[in-house]
Amino acid sequence: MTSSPVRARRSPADKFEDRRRELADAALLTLAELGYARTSLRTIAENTSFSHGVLHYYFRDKVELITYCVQRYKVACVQRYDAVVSGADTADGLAAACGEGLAATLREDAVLHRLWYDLRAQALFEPAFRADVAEIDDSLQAMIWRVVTGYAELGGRAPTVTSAFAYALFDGLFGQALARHLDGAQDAADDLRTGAQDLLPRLFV
Amino acid sequence: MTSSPVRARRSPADKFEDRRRELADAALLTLAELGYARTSLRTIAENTSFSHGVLHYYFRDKVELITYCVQRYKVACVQRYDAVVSGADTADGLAAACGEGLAATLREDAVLHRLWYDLRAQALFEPAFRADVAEIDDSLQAMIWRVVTGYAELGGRAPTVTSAFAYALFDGLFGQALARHLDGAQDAADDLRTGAQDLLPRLFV
DNA sequence: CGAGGTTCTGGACGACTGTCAAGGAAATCG
DNA sequence: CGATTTCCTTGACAGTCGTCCAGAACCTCG
Repeated sequence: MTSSPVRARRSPADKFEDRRRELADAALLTLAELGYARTSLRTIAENTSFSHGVLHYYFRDKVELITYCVQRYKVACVQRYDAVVSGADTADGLAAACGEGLAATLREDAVLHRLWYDLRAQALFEPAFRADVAEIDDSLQAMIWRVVTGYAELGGRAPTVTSAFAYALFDGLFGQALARHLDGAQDAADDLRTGAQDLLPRLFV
Repeated sequence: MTSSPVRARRSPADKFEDRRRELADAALLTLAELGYARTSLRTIAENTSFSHGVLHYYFRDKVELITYCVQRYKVACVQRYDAVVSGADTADGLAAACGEGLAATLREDAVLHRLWYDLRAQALFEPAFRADVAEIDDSLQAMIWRVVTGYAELGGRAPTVTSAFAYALFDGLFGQALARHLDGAQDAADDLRTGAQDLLPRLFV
C-alpha cells in the first residue's frame, strides 16, 4: 500500500505527469494511424523508447490511457482553430477564415480527426467513453458557436438556429470532407472551405 | 476441387443464399449490439442455432461476412425511407414527411444506424470496407437528394446546393440526433424531426 | 558509499481471436 | 436401398490481447 503509483509524486514540476503526456502523445500517433480497434498497448509501446509494461505503470488500464489521449487532442484542436478565426473583422472575412481554418486542419491533422470520428463512434457502444466524448463535442460546438455569434455581430443579424443545430451541420460537412480527403480527393479541403463559407449565411435566414 | 462451397448450388430457390441471408441477419443484430470492434465470429454464431464453424462455410472470411451484412442493411434502410416520403404532395407536407421519416427510423432502428456510423468510421482506416461504405453513402445521398428535388418541384424553386452538400448537412443532423437518442435523450427524435424541417428550406436561399 | 524509493523491463498468465481441417449428420439422388 | 454430395460440428492451431508481477535498473538523498 505504500507504492501505489497512482498518486505518489514529490519531485518538482511533476515528472510523473510529464511522462504521462509523453506516452499519451505517442499513443495518440499510433491510435491515429491504426484506429481504436486495431491499436494494442504493445503497438503503442513500440512507438516509444519504453517497453509495454510501462503503460500500466502510468495508466490504470487501456480506457484511462485513451481517455487521457483524447483530452489532450481536444485542447490542441480547439486552441488552434480559435486562433485562426480570431483575426477577422468583417463578416465575409470571418466566413473566409472559418472555411480556411477548417480546410487547414483537415489537411494537416486528417489522421487525428479520423481518430476523433472513430472514438465518437465507439462511444455509441462503450459508455466508458461517453463522458469524455460528450465533453469534447461540447467544446467543439462552442467553438463553432463562437464563429456564428461573431458572424452575427459583424453582420448585424441574429442567428436563426440553435448552437447544437449549427454544430451538427458543420460537423456533417467536415466529416464528409474528411472521408473524401482520406480517400485521396484533392479537392476535399477546397470544397470544405467553400462549403463552410456557403453554410454560414444560411444560418441567418 | 469438387467441393469448393463458394459456388456449387443446384437446388431450387437457392438454399445457399437463403442461409447466407439468415446468418447475415443474425450477424447484423449482434454487430448492432456490440459494434464492429467487439463482435467476434463466435459471438455471432451464438446468436444463431448453428456453431461457429458454419460461418466459414458460407462466408470466406470476416470481411466478406460484414460486407454482406452491410449491403443488406442498405437496401432495407433506403427502401423504407423512400416509402415514407413518397406520399407527400405539397412542399410543406414533404418537409414534414422527411422529418417524420428520419425521426421514425431513428427511434426504430437506432442500433442499426449506430452500426452504420461505426463501420463508416472503420472504413476510414480499413480500405477493405471503403468500396461498400462509399456505395451505401452514395445511395443515402441519392435518397436525400430525391427529397430535395421533390421539395424543389413542389415549391417551384431550384435548390442552391449540391447533392453532396445537402447530404452532409442531413447526415450531421442525424448523427447528432442518434448520439443523443442513444444517450437517453427523449427529445432527440423530435428535435431531428423539426431540425430536418428547418433545414430543408435553407437549401433554397 | 549505501539505503530506499522510483522507474522500467521482460516474461508469464489466461482469455480470446480468425481460420482451418477432419469427420459426423443429414439430405439428395440413382 | 446404398452412394454421394451437401451441410454442420467439433476441436485444434497459431496469434494476439490486456493485465499483472518479480526483479533489475536507476535515481535521490542521508
